[in-house]
Formats: sequence, structure tokens, C-alpha cells
Amino acid sequence: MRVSQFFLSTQKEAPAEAELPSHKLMLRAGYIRKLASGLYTWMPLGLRVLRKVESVVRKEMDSSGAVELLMPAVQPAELWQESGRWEVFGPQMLKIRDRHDHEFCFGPTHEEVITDIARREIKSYRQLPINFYQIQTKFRDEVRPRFGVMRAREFVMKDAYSFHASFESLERTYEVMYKTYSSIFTRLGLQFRAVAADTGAIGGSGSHEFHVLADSGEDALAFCPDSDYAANVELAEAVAPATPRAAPEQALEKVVTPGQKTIEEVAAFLNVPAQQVMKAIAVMTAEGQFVLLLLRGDHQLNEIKAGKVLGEFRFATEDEIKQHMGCRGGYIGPGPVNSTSAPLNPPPGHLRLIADRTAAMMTNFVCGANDDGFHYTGANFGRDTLPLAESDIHDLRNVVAGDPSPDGKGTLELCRGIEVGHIFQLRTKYSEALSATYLDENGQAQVMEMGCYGIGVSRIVAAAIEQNYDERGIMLPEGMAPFAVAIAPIGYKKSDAVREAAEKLYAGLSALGVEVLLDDRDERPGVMFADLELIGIPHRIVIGERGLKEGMVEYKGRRDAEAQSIPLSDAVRVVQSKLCA
RNA sequence: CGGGGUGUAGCGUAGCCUGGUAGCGCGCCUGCUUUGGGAGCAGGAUGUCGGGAGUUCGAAUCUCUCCACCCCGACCA
Repeated sequence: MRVSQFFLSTQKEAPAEAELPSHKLMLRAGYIRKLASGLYTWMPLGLRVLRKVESVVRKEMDSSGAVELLMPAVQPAELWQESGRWEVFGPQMLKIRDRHDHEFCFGPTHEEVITDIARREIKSYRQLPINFYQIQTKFRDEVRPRFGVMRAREFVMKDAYSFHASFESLERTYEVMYKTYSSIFTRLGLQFRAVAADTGAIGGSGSHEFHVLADSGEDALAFCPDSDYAANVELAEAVAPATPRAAPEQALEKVVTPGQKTIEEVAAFLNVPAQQVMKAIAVMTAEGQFVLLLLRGDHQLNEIKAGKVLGEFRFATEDEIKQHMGCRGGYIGPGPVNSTSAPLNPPPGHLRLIADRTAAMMTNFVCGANDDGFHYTGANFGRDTLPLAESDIHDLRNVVAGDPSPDGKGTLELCRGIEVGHIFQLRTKYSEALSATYLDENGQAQVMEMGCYGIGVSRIVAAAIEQNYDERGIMLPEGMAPFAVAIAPIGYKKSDAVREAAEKLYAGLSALGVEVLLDDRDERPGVMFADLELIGIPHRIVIGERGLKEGMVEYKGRRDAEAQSIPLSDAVRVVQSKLCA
């Protein structure tokens, strides 16, 4: 490709709206242009990268035995009503009406449509298992689109759905997809990690997420360097402390803590570590029960875990805290039941305590005194608080670095990741709802087992840049780069020798099927170099009259510190060898 | 949706507090020069100052309102 016939539109300065390096660079390099919030045009350069990713995904999916199809982006409401997700999916789904006033949605995912295909097309166990996939544009009306194509509303996804006659068959395909995903991300040259995950709104049982590792990632991941344990922090289990709770030593003492409401303030004011302070979080369950969740001061509540204990819940309002605890938010605690200076605590029936496993083992702790401006020191469960039953103790917190690994093999570390893939064992959630059955060997109708497997294709581009850039621009791995090689002739229009050498090299490499970008704009060298580095082309050949006199040109890899001089006659071979490496 | 913030030329911005006819850098167009790290000189084009209403002799500037976008929280590929 010649630059003069292509379309480059690079910018020196990134629009103020971009925050993440990948977002800024994609805009500056002219990969994408924004149309509206969460809606992006893939410009010619960016589209080439997107297609590279698609192509790797497609090849790996094909060789895994999956078969490609293409489903409509627009889906009728009836199917979603049948599965029960028309209401459940909520405002994230873009609902539309046609001219007959029939309801549709722009598909956020395709479980319903594919299950409809399966129930119509699959009659016999002989047709199973089968794994369908597509690469297609999805629309999810995200609450907060951000970071460019990282979290766009319209995005390209590879989604696959497998159907099985048995759970064992599902498990086998799930395993195959796990391996396929691993080879996709490996081939794309990404550093990634597969982690155990929560199943979220898609539902089902087993589930793994694939994350590209990046500090700017939106997800926190826990992993154990000494074993293969890895999980999203949403899910990672915080195991109970090995040592049982010690006997109380200190006496309960009510202390004045004026204006000290947060854990940090109280700990600093009383000169104790945050680990010694009890964090009490007031929530209301869907049934209207007021509950105090107890955590060690330095720990964070994991709302997914709390939801598994409480069902639906929300944080209590300041009024509800006042009503149930008789004090303001910063001063609530698990006891005592009869405080002399505070308004009488509510009877136990009104107040439910649920303690995190680690919090439940604390002794002589600091907690709110249920009296504005006061805390207790030396508090101990039972003696000074409402009773804490074994059934009130749960895993409620996010794991932190240094926690023991749930598999008992060492300690956890944390890192951040960008979710680019997610695989689920759906089991029969959708096949049952939509009556997707087949006839088994005995002629009996059986509900199909299902799996589903997603990859955020457009997100991968952003994630890859997030992992591969420097101050000059994008440094995509070769498998993803828009072009493999750039030729930068200096004085293209002025020097016949330069032009001829450039054209010859361009033709030579093109003939070998190498994707070459010839910068025939006759720009000044600095402009060419800056552009070629910004847009992320891994290999560059510079041809100038100066070197040409000695028959030499210059090679530089995007990640190399120095350029090297090579004979023009050898340039094709050198580039080829770099490409193979 | 809740909280915070921003809208001035394609991009980045000054001006706004304290009303008085919109400026700078980059980019773009023309010409000449220049050609190994975002060139120089000369000339040029582009703004309903996010939209609407109001206050005022006069509004980018003050007030109200709507809209868009960004950031922090709940969702997800």
C-alpha cells in the first residue's frame, strides 16, 4: 500500500476527552474516530488491525472445530420474552420498534437466537455436540461508555455457543475453548491470564475470564505465583484465618472521637492500625431488614459476596442508620446492646450482624459506639456486642495481597486486567427456557446442555495497545500491526535513485506477500518517522541518497534502540528474517 | 441514575471573575526555499464562542433552561 493512495490522518495532540494511553493513541494515530458516546468509526488504519484480530480468532475457532454462522443483529422481543430476559436485561438493551409497532432489540448477545436455531435444527443426539460461532457487532447501552473502544456501546464480539447431549460433552468443549482462547491470545502476542470468574447476568455454572494484563485494567485479579490458582477478585475466596479468636484482654472503653468518622480518621486519631478497627456497613435487604456488615478496617466489602448471603440489598440511608442505630453513619458498631449514653440500641430482632471471616476473629477492636462522636476501644465479640453465631460469619471481603491462596499453596498476589474473553458453562438455562431438546438413543426427548464463549474483538485492539506503547506511539505485536513493514524514502520526488530503490524494495516485498506501506508522500524525514512510529508499524526501512551511494539502507525495528545499516541488495532478506523471528 | 466538571476554527487552548465587535500554537490552502527526526519565509481560508430564552444600549463573558461530552460510583466482551 502506498500512503498516497491510503488514508492516514494522524494528530499531534489527542482530544481532551481521552484518558487512557490506548484511547489517546488510537485517536492520534487515526485508528478510530468518535461519532457519539460509545460509538466509533473504525478508520482504514484501525480497521486493518481489527481485521487482523478477527482473522486470528476465526482461524483458531475454525481449527477448534467450531463452525461459523452469522445471526441478525436485530432480534424480535418474543424470543427474549420467552427466555424471560426481556425485562431482566434491563436498560442495557436497546429496544426498538418497527413500522408495525412490533418490538425488537439490537442484540446485546445471542443466546436466544442461537437456542432458537438449535431447537429448530437439532433433532438427534447424532447431531451433537456442535459449536456455532459468529463475529458480529453487538450493541449494549452501557451505563457509562468510556475509554474509546475499550468500553464502547457498539462493539465487535466473537460469540460462540455449544450444544451437547451430556454435561461431560459440555465439559470437553469448554476445555477445548479454554485452550483455544489461550492460543488466540498467545498468537496475538498478548500477556494474559485466565481466571475463575463470576457468571454475572449470562448465568450458568462454571466460568473463566481471560484478561489482558495492564495496570489500567478495570478488573482486579488475584493469583497465586506458587500454583495455578487465579480468580477475579469479585470471586476470589478470602479464607478464614487459621487461628481461632483469642480471648478478650482489654476492657471496653468508650472514647471521645469528635468528627472522626472514617476508618482512616479514627485509626489515626486513636493511633492504632486500621486492622484494629471494625468497619460496620449498614445495608437494607430487599425484605427491609436492617443489617450491619462487619469487616476489618483495612478490608473492602465485596458486594457480590454480600449479595450471595443477603440476596438483593442496598446501602442504608443516613435516616435509616439514625432510626436503627440512633446515631450517624460514622459512629455505628456491633454493640454494646445497652449503652448508657447512647439511645438504647435496637433489640436484637431488628439488627442483624453479619461478619466477615477475618473480622469475626478480631479481638480488642475499635468500633463505633452508636453515639455521635464516640467509639469504643477494647471491644470483643459476645462480651461487648450482640451475639455472633457461626451462621453469621461469611466471606464478605475482597482478598488482598498476602492473603493465603484458597488452594492452600502459598499466598495471593493482585494485578489488574482487561477482560477480553469469557467462557461459561450455561448448562440448561436457555435450552430449558426455550425447550431446545433432542432425541437420545432411546428416542426420549432430552434438554440440551449449553456452553457459551465470548471474545471482545474490538476491545482486544485497545487492550493490546494498552500493553504495547511508548512515548512515540503504538507498538503492536506483529500479528496485529496494520502493516508489517514501512518504507520511508527520503527525497522520494527529488531523487531518482531513492525512488527507484524504494519502488524496487516495495515490489520485492509485496511479491512475497509482505504487507508493506510505502511512504511516497515526499514528506520530510521527521514527519515520516513520527507518523510511522505513531501508527505502530513494527519494521522500518529508510532509504536515503546518502546511504544509497554505498548501496546501503537502514533497518530499524519499532522496539530497537538503534537503527542498523544493511545493504540494499540484502534488504528483502533481512526484512523476511525479521518477520519470521 | 446519583455526585463532580467541561463545551471558543479540524486538534490543543487564551479570553469569562471585572460585559464593549474573538486571539494564540498546531493543522489546512497558495507560492518560493528546504529535505536524515514533527522545516523557513510570504500570503490566505476557516468560529451562528454547544442550542434556546432572558438581563443589558451592548453578552463568549451575567441569569435561566435544554443538549452534548468527560471524570468518580453500580454493569460487562
